Amino acid sequence: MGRIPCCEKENVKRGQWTPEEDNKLASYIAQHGTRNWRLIPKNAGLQRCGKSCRLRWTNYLRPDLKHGQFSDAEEHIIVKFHSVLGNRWSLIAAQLPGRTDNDVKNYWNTKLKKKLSGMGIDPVTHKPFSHLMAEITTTLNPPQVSHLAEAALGCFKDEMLHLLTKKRVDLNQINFSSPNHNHNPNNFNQIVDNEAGKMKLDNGNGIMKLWDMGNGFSYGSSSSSFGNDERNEGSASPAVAAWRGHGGIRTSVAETAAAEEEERRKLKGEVMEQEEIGSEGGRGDGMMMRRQHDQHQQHAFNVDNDLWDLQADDLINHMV
DNA sequence: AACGGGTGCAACCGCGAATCC
DNA sequence: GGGATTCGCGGTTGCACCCGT
Repeated sequence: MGRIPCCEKENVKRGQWTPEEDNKLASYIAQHGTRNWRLIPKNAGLQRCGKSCRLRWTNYLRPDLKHGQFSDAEEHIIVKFHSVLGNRWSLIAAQLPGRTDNDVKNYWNTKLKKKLSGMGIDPVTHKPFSHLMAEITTTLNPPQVSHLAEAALGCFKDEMLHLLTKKRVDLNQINFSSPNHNHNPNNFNQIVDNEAGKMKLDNGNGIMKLWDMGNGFSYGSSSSSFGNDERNEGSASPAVAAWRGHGGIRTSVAETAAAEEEERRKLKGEVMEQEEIGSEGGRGDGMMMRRQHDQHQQHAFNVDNDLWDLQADDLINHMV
């Protein structure tokens, strides 16, 4: 027995909603609420299936929705929570008043994923690519590692060339095809440190913060904006800087991974606990969110590049 | 002006969970 | 308890718009 379709496919309109349809749906829901989506289109005089009506309402028509651009703060929260929760868009969206899971998902897929990749950070694991390379070397045979390392270095080569050109480093001194460089991913760290002008983006503690390359949290914002290299003249390419800041400075990759894993477990536990407790607050107050966010913003991507140091207070909405 | 590729967003699809009866 | 129905979620698709050529 196959799955029963949510509605008859015939006599059901699909595609873009017209303003008239929006009006009909919105006014019907204002009067009768959202109980029984299957009956809503029929009663509201719409040639749509219930599911389509539900999506239109939840993703677009709901009066509490925000429709503008994502702010830096919202972007920050998405990255933070995605690093812990993965693609659980509804949970992430619950932390952003007025945003839907669809909004968050679209924003991640069209913008944030690329941003992180551009920073040399794997958007799936939130680890630097160099970090992943190091992990790979511990699990693969040397010939496999060799091929992978070569491929990865190819990917980074453009970024490196750009960086080195800016700092007027003699490119001839770097042989990307040298076995000394491309067979050990840790050497990529070394290449950057040794050849790229020793650009330690120091925050005063000797360690650069991933998100602190400007005034406060700033990747993607007007103050730093990686992706616009013109605004980063005189410093390391943000991609490399972020990548180095995130993982390259730790003395041991394994140590970093262990610490991150521990933090990740901690936060995940907190989040899951809240999910179990259930929703009490619904969508939170925007001002409150902003205030709490500001309090923690400086810690969210911390000195030691701990992406996972979310505190329980960061959860402005209990997970439903 | 026409075309093509890239991008962003709305909408759809299918599955599993939750709820109803 | 179990089948039917509804709902929610994440992945994917389609399309309008923009921009460079």
